[in-house]
Amino acid sequence: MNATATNSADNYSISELAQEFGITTRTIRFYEDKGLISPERRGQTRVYSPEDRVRLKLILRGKRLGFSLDESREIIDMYDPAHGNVEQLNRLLERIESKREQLRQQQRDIEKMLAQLDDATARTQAALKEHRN
Amino acid sequence: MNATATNSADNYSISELAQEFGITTRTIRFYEDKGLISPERRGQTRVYSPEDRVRLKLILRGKRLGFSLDESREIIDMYDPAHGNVEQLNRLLERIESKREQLRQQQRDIEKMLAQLDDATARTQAALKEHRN
DNA sequence: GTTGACGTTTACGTTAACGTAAACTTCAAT
DNA sequence: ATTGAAGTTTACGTTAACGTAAACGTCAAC
Repeated sequence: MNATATNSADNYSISELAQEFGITTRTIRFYEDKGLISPERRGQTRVYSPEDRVRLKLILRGKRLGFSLDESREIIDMYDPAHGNVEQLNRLLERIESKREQLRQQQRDIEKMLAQLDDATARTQAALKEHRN
Repeated sequence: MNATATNSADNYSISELAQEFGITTRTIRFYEDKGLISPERRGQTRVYSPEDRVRLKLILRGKRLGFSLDESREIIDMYDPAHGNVEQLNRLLERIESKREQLRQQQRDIEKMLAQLDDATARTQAALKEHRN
């Protein structure tokens, strides 16, 4: 046990992340292949930083919302406006607003679907009461 | 022009629905193939009722939320508790509640992502102000 | 009577997002 | 020295959700 350990403390192995998020290592490597994560390497081995972990979290959040990996990448990249020139920044603002609109549409869709499920519950319970005869 | 027209008034052709919802006829036929819609036939030709149209609407709503066609079919079928026996009805109630939970998770995901987009907007606008020097 | 516009079936092609398997390395432990 | 757990690359396989194209029927319009 050295004072300056080889692992910089708050790093993760690929299997640690896989287990934490309930996915396979294959999936994580696939995301790297698609350019969504870029972990460091200790020799051959991948070493994931807390930032990498956050990116993974964002990808999975996107997945739960039905986003493609390309869409998730886009959204993640929006958080970093290092993309210099003014025109690009303005287009970025538009794309952000567009995504916001899409999310608001999803909110409306969820509301309607939840109402539909309330209906379904009521109908099913009614059918159950029917059965008590 | 006969008084009792061949088309029962409020029915739709496949291309009408396709245009209304911005999808292709191929897509609609595909949904039928997967058992999501079952339009009537006037000879060979498909004739869609208002109920068919509603089902289509629900499918597309599911799509916007990232649901697979199988999931959408499940949700749609939840609305009709014709599935007799008590045990099945109880399992149905569980599946409904499960879906509700999933939708609530999506709501949380959307909230976080919207907050993230607010951040992104602020950062981008800051980057733009930087550019005015 | 042929030309469109619209419909049909059948079938092969395509893309995304991984799964699965093979073949290999590294390293700590027995 | 070998085993076992975890890592790696390479590559072929799979499923969902359509796209695309071919080949054909139908019917009102010119």
